[in-house]
Amino acid sequence: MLKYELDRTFAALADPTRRALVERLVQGPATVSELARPLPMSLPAAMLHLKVLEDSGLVTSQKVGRVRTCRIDPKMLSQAEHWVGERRQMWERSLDRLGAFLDQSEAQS
Amino acid sequence: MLKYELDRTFAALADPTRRALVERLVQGPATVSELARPLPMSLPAAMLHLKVLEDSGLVTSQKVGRVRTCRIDPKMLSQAEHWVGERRQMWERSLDRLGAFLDQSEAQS
DNA sequence: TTCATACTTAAGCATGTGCTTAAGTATTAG
DNA sequence: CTAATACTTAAGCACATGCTTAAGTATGAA
Repeated sequence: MLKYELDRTFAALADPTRRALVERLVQGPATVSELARPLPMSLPAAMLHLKVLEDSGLVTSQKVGRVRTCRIDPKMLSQAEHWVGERRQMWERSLDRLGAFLDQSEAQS
Repeated sequence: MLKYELDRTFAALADPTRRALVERLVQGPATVSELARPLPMSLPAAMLHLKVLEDSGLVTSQKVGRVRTCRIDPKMLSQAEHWVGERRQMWERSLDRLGAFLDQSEAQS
């Protein structure tokens, strides 16, 4: 797991427009136009967001004829979830150790 | 769960310096100097990163005397994990539905 | 061949981010 | 009181981000 991959993945998820695109794409594939239509911005702007998502690895796309179809690639979604989940667990374990230490100190006093 | 909270949380996690700070803080609280010392940058720069983490809600701090102690607040960590995990699940369910649909189509042919 | 569709690229601009050094404030040790 | 410590704020600069409009390319329909 390369660190700069997480940079791009979290950065991609930091934008509400891009989270909306992910939200749409987890339901199934969609074309660029379909994805851009509901967004309150120009088509080129929407495509920049899609490019960020593709560069992050969250989304893949392929062009057939003149239509580009986008879909979720779950790998980076899993990696991001994993990174955050692991840190939350580490935090919990530190708390547990602190609790055990305090219990022990109390027992000795 | 307000959306702009996720904006700030994911943006905070998108930077390797800030992830390193989180990595340190999940082991337990630390002062500003302790956190800044290993970083390859000036103290003011490190403090800007800490400010981003605090504004995102990932970290809290309190000053006693002239020393500010920082610690993880796990709430936003959980929320970020939850958002990503839920979307990954939604994607899996879409795949399942597609599989079921294809099985059914095949059975009818 | 002509036209509409579906993207794609380019240019430009406003704002935000990440860092620097320098100077300042507040607290505590001597 | 004096000085060191631990942060804090300010000013400034380079570069990235998020958008715009305009123009361009490639494909498919008529």
